[in-house]
Amino acid sequence: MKTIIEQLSDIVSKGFSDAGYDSSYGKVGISNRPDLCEFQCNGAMALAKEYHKAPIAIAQEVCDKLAGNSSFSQIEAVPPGFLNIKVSDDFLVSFLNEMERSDKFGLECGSTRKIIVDYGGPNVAKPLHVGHLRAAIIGESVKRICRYFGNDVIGDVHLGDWGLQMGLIITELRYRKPYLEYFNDEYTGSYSAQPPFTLSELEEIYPCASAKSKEDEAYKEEALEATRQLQDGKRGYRALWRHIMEVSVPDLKRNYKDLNVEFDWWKGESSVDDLIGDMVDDMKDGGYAYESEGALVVDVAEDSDTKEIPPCMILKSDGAALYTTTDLATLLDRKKSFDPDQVIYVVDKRQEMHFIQVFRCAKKCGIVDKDTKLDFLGFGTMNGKDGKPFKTREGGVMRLETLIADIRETMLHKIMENHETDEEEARRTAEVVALAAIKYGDLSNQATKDYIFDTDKFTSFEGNTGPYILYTIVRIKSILNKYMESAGIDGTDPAKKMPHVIGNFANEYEKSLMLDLARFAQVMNSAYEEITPHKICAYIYEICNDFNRFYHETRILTEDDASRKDGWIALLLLTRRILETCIDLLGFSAPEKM
RNA sequence: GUGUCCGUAGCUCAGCUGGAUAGAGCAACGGCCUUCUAAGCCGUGGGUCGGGGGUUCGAAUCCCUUCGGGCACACCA
Repeated sequence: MKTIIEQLSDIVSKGFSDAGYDSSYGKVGISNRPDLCEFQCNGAMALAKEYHKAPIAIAQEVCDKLAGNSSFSQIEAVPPGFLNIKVSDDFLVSFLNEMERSDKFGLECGSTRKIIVDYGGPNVAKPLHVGHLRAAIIGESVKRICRYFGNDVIGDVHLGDWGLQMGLIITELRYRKPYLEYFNDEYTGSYSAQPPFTLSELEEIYPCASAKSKEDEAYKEEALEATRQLQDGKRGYRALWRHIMEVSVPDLKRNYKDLNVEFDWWKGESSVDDLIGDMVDDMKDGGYAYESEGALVVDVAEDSDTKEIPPCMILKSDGAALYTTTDLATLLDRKKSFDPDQVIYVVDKRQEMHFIQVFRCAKKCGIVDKDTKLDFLGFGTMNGKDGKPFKTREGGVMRLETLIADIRETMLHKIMENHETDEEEARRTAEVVALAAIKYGDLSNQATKDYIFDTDKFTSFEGNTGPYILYTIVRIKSILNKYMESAGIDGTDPAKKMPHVIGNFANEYEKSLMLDLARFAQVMNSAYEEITPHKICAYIYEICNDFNRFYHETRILTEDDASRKDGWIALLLLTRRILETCIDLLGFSAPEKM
């Protein structure tokens, strides 16, 4: 079905053409003066110059043509040339009832494009830290939004498992345990099935090696050489690499599961290793790649550039691959295995230059089709309350696990303080609410901007927070449960037995809520087209505010007029479904009680 | 240095494809619970939208300039 804005625009556009004007000026928008009207059209002012007429005169002519239209309860021309509109009961209520009956609330979502969302990007052998939080949260939401619109969507974690960090680990391990068969070039037997290290050892080895390489040039050289040899296929190193993966990947999966983040593909840089050789040859044969200062590069500068874009490096001067190489090969792999229409990269915005180079190079060399959309969704830094990158009290990098555990603990305390509940149940509730607190706190900000991660604010039940949203949903559920109890409706297939026809509104509070709900498709379209989950947050926050106002003014369960009461129950059901749909798109859920 | 993003209430943020009186939340203050979760609702105070110019009937929004800040500028990812 058409969105409410489209339907109103159609009507007003006809008013413009009936009055002898170009109908394209009849575009209606949400009012920015809710005290005056619900919708407005500013077309008359834009037309004034063209027709050499006062805008108010044009607005009045259109208004006269539209007067009496049953969709409006009010339409008036207001100086300097606004058309102010309020919709009628019948229009709004029938719109909502059609939404209620329609799949996905009438959202037109027949899109069937193939999309890959590349998010996550964790390095193996390294615990997830807060720097990985945004990619996971935003990417998961983007994936779900794309999928909601009917697209065939793949979420790919794209592990960092092939770069220098692997060489560093191997090098450090060789210093610590030189006797291992992996380091013996003469060794031809099979390698142990057991990894020669534990997860916590591994997590300690990497930062140690990384620190050493920054101080010790020779050490770094060794690590670079080890990286190259690994990529070259050295048996012992490949075996070690598999061990690193065995130990590390299950832990990453566990961490992402705690965030309710699920990847369809667990591919990584290493997955495309065997594509690199041919790809590089093709780039050379095609005349795209050439040698510069010992490295193999492809020019990607364009005339319209406002600054110099350096060439895209394909191979380092030592012949090793680097992240550009694996990113390009990954695009090749994706084309072969899935042939996506669009790839969305949810990555720290500091990597923008890298992706500009990769995208241009991929198009230039025919690694992807010309019409494949390559989108870079760069997100900002997560800062602490001091406005600087988020750190632990000690100034170190905070592990994601620690952050989640802290928030869960905070939520548990708050829940236990406010209600006497069984601790086990409270703990489960706290997990659900904590996730909402973290995700909503992140997603309610524009992804592209830096934001301040304020634990106190995000875990608060007041204001524009995840817990407030959940609280509102729980309130609705509570009323619906009580209604079912009193009406003797049991839990099996309640949807069929509950009233689902929304009646005319009784007051302005109710109408505000209805107008919010009616905007659903409008909001979804813009969140999808602009890739902006924060618009969904703003939307549900408004719904919650308006619902709570309505709730405060209305005694639902004690209403004597049965048809009115049923209408309200239907309205609550729709509100709940929309809110739950939205939070699912954001990547979290609501508990039954809190 | 070049490029790029940002600067909106004490704080955290919306609004930015030009429209009417720039919105929320937090913090501060004052009300509302015999009645569906008060983790709520209602109200009060708080702004030269960094500064300056321009385009326009109309600018927080578009253009230029200036100040302040973040980030990026080929062999780490």
